[in-house]
Amino acid sequence: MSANPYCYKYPRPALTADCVVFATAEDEGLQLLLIRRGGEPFRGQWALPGGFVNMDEDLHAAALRELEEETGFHPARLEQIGAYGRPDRDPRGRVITIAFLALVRRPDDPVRGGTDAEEAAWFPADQLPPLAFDHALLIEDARAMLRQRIRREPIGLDLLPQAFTLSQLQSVYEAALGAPLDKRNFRKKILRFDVLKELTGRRQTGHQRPAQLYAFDRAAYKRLQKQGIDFEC
Amino acid sequence: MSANPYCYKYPRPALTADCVVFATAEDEGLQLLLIRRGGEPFRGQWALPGGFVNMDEDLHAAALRELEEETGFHPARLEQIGAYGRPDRDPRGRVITIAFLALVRRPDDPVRGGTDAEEAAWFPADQLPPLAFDHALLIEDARAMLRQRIRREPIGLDLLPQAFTLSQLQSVYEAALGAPLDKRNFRKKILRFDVLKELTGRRQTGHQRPAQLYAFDRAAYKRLQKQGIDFEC
DNA sequence: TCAAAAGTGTTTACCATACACCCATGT
DNA sequence: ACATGGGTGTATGGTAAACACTTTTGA
Repeated sequence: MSANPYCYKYPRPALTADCVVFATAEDEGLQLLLIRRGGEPFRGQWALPGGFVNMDEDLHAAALRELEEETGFHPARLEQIGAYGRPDRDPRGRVITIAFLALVRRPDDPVRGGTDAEEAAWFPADQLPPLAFDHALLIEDARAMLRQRIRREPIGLDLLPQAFTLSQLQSVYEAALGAPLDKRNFRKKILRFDVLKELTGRRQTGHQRPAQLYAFDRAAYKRLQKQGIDFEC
Repeated sequence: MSANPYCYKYPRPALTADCVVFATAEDEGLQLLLIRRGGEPFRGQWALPGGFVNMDEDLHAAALRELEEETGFHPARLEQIGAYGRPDRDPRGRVITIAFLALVRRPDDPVRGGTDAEEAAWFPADQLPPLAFDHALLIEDARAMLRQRIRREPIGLDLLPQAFTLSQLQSVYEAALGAPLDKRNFRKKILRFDVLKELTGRRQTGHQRPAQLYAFDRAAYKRLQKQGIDFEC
């Protein structure tokens, strides 16, 4: 920077990237990944995973790196929500954060903490603890974005394993939208797009009738998009 | 900042706010406001109006201020599009910009330049000159956002005077969506919401049959929203 | 009388919605 | 046998889309 003849002389804010990471759990609805802060300010409080962007690092890359460092997760999807920059949002001074929406499959084993994070844990998205900074606001916006996006793009699949049942998929939609859906109508709508292919294997979910497994057919989805048909579910 | 015990020591990027300002013109489709840069880098090239965010200034406020300084415009609407931060997007070094979508009524008199802007001018959104930085990308995203938003919220009205004809409103939608619409269907759909009220005066658009003028009924729209009915046009 | 835009209804096809019962399995 | 979730079809109402002519004015 200092070698560059055009280097700006203006005062500069600090820049962070934060991730709003959602997953779903069977019968427990939408889950949110939080970390307990290991440093000041807000030490010991719950907050979104995230941290400072390096000077030669893309915003997405920074969000991914921080998430990996603090929680070990690699999201299937990471989309920008927006920039949050109220002058008083950080007690240390001017800090702008770029928020990202991340969707992951929730693993069975508990999450571990990492750099700058004493602890990481999943919370039901409707029962969150008090949060550091303006993170409650970022989460609200992330949920709104998820609600909108899941109806127009097949991003719900990022929350499931490669092979899944229609009931699981329906649960994901119900968790994301926060409303129950009609089983028959849901199946009709989603199958009409022809982007799910039946897997010949079946599977036992325990002690009920085994359910048909499906996988997402990415090629078929691309074909739909090219035809300009918009997936709306 | 420096008085604050928690002040960050990380290297910091510079922070700017840029505005993608759209208007519509009769029979000319969607128009975009650009300025010709008065300083390096990209001196003399066309670019979005915008500039540095002050350290105690909200992002929206910064965008508004810069727009006012460079072009004299006060948009009816200013919404954040997102943050753009590729490390190589500015030859001077690391500069993050927050992009905003602004909608204005295009005045009859030509626009003036201002601080840091030799010149300001309207361009048809489909025939833009070469642009500085990654501004072509911001504009593409802004158009996508406009297309989506105009179908769910009555923001098209921000592009029109208080009293307008249904034909004018239809032109706005056609310009924003980039597609022709059926006149009868458009009128039916938009009038069904009961958010436009007829003004008793009429008006002569020149030398054809005079058209009915309408005004937006903000109270009626608020009522709709409370009922949870979503405006979709 | 002509040009130019304003204004107006009906038909059709599709899709969202609502709704209830039988099936396959494990215990 | 029964409990549990898996799986299926139909009827109805509403709305998006397609479509063409008459009206009013100024020139």
